[in-house]
Amino acid sequence: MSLPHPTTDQISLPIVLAVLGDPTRLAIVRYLASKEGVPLNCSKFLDLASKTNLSYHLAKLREAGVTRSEAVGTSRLITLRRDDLDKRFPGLLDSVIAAADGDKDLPAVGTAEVEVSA
Amino acid sequence: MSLPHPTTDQISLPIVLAVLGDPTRLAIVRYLASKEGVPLNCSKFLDLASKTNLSYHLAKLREAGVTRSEAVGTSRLITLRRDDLDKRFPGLLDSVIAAADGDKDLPAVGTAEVEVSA
DNA sequence: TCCTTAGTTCAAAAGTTATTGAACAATTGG
DNA sequence: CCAATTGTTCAATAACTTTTGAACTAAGGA
Repeated sequence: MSLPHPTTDQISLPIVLAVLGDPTRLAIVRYLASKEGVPLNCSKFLDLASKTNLSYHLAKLREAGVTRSEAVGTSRLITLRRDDLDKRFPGLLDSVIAAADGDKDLPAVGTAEVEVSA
Repeated sequence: MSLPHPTTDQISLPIVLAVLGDPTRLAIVRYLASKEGVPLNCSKFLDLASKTNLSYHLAKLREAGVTRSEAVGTSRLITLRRDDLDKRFPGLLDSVIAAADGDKDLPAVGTAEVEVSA
């Protein structure tokens, strides 16, 4: 690990809720949950927002304790802190993700045109 | 009913999360949940914020679909929309309230000095 | 070494939310 | 009717959050 993360018991409920109460961040969390175990780098989320703006949202998620960011080379590997969140707020993440999966109005990763490779 | 409320399927996940991501509103919801079935009026929450500010927060909760406000005489009877929320986002409210109950840093109704009646 | 890739930082601008006090409306009890 | 109670609305301000672009750092490959 490299960047500042709260410990499990420092994770605050209102902060987590406020951080999840943003469509872009909810889409990030939802995608991370759908790829659980696979660490993703920021570029995976570029169809949600600009690089600079993603940096901002990913920092918010990390500072709230929702995600973990590990610096590896020039990348950041991002994972959901599922175990910590489940320990601290049992059932919360599952119900949020289930609700997000059923929300047609939420932005989603992989919805834009992609893969027009040479 | 009297004031504008969203229908069950108009309730939006990011809006509900953002609305619950405020300590004052979380305290209101927590207290409503603890008194479920008993309609409360705004004055019950006066130790959380000023009258004007409560009016603002209670309107936010109502507009998000978290609470129902019914005008009765000069009062507003406020209730949690538990059935609607459970239908729309199963498990969410329960996990939020359980987490809020375990949060020592959250403001709470009935924590200030009271009941010095004549 | 130089270039590219990946992401951060900074400052500014834009937008949103929270808080306040004063004035208002509606109901109810005397 | 009058006064008190309950809560709303309005405008102002304060305080945050989001978004942006330009400049930057750090690692890795040619």
